Amino acid sequence: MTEKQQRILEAALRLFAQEGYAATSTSKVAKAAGVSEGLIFRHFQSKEGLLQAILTQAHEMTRQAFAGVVLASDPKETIRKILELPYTISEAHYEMWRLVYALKWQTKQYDTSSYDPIRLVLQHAFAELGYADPAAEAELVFMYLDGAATAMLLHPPAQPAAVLEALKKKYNL
Amino acid sequence: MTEKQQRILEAALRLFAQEGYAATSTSKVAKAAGVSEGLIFRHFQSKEGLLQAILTQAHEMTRQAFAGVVLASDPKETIRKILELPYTISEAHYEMWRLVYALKWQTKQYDTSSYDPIRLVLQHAFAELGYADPAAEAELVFMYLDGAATAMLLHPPAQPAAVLEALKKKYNL
Amino acid sequence: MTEKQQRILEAALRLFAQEGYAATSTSKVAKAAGVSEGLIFRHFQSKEGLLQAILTQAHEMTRQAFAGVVLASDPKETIRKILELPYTISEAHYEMWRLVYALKWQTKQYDTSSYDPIRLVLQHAFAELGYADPAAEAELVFMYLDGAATAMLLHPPAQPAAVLEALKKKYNL
Amino acid sequence: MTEKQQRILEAALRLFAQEGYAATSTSKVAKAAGVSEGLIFRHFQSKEGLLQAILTQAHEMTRQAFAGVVLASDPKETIRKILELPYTISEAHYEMWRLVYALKWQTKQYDTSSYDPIRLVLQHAFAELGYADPAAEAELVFMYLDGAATAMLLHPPAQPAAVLEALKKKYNL
DNA sequence: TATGAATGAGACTTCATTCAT
DNA sequence: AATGAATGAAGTCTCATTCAT
Repeated sequence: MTEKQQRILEAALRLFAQEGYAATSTSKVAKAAGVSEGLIFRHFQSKEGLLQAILTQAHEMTRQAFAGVVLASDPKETIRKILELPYTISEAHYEMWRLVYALKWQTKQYDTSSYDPIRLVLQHAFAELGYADPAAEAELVFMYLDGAATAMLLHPPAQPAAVLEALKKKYNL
Repeated sequence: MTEKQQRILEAALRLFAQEGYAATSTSKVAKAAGVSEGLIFRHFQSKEGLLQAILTQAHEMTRQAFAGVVLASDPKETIRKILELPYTISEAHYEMWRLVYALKWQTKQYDTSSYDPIRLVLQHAFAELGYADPAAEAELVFMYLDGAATAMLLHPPAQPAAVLEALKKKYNL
Repeated sequence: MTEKQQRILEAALRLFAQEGYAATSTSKVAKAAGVSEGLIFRHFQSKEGLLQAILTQAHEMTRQAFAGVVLASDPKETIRKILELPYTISEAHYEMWRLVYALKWQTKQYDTSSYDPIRLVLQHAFAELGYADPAAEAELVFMYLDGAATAMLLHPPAQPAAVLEALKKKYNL
Repeated sequence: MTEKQQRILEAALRLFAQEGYAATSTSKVAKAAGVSEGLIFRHFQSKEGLLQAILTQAHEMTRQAFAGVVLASDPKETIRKILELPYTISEAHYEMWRLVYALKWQTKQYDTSSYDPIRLVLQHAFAELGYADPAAEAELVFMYLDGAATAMLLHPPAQPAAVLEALKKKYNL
């Protein structure tokens, strides 16, 4: 991966995340990256290929974000870690997450399978704690996670911790 | 509003919602609506104007969806009605909501003010019920609402009622 | 067929014939036709579509050029008319024929079926005249036709009639 | 001439002959030859230079093909040898001839002077045999040659010898 | 009101060529 | 000799928009 390849990826990520994939022209990406437009195609074949290269990085990022969760020792810690996930999005990853969240709404790109491991771990934790309907409870948490992440990404000054506290209380954490 | 104007709006809504605003060309809209491309511009001035016309309808739809909530007599009913909101999205409005949700991620279009009345009513209800931090509690519900609506819109077969039940229990509803 | 469509076809024919299909850019065609480049694609979908539109005209031209031959009453007249074919290419059709001949060498476009009727008529005529191997004789004439047409098209000042005379003598015409 | 130079020439010949000079990119040539694109330019300066290198080989090939003819002792043998020329194209030279024939139709490249010696020898032979118009007779043979070669090159399974026989009879060979 | 021809800017992509290594 | 990153111009094609009818 040459330095210019890296610059292209960074510029594309920023622009795709901020203005949308379709609304961002490859010429804008090239200008922002300080390279010739042709270079984008030499390295990534097509605009779509550029997006895929970014999404591959995103997948790796997701994997790492979830890695910490699975290591939790008891169900309560598992749930707590998962609830805190939206608060652990580092600034460096804001744009990546924004892009992933925005792309959900574009029919062709959507694939939720990366979230399956978390879903399973969560159901298991609720089951251990004796919840009546662990699957429903897990789904509920997922909805909160999605809403919380959305809020963090759209209003970057971020969410007050009070919300998280209120939620933890509901699960006696 | 002539019949052709209506047809344009419907086609545009469907395409904007399914493929994205930027990714939908006016020519595609014209073809889908069965009208000439010129007619779009006679009626709506520009592609942006066409979007605004749709968003005006969306605003009215939102207003109506929220109207029922404010009429609730006691705080518990208020909260219950609000929690149930995502389940009341009628099929006829799916695409409109999809479009609104997708546009959130496009910097220029985002305006949350239509949700302010609900936020206030919700905070008031939690205050009446003696919650320690009504604002945080309201924010929490908002996150759930956003996540639930997202789930309904992206996986149309819809959410099981069990999730809603699990949530209601948490608020003793 | 609007006037500009016609102008595009004429300009494209001239340029494709003189400089080659691949070597002619749609921008050159547009400039030569005095229209915007986009118009080419509105009317003909693609550069390839533009070529096909021209080839459809070429096919019609070929059909007409051959129409006169089939009406001949006796075998000798048939053969004479066919031998004279290269000399009947009107100036107005030079470019069309040049294009057709040039495209023969581009793998994808080649289709000889338009010549089949002539081949059959010719074989029949030679058979009637009692030639030992009418098929071979017809093939021979075809080679001459191809060579003669090539000469006419590549050295426009044209071929001396003496060549044709020498040939006619060989068939006692 | 290094091995890679050779590989470039071979790949270029094949592609230029099959797809056309203008339609073949230097990148395609490099890939087909299994070398880097830069190497083409180090060895041949430009795409045009690469073509010229091939045409130089073609010229040598033509010279050799014609060499045998001029050595013929009597006029009849001369004519016979010339008529047989299209049948002597070796498979190894098909692509070279195809390229030469295809380039005839690209205005800039065409130069017939290599055929002049044959033309003269042929006229001389017909004059010796007492033909009324030796020049016209030679031209006629040239047209046949061109048509026959074209047929051989475009329909590789090749021409039946019967055609050649029919022709030889016309010249009492 | 409605059409569809027409445009010019800009989209994505490919090209021949150069250059540092 | 050889590579492959890099470029700028040019390629085909699409876009939003205008206008005569």
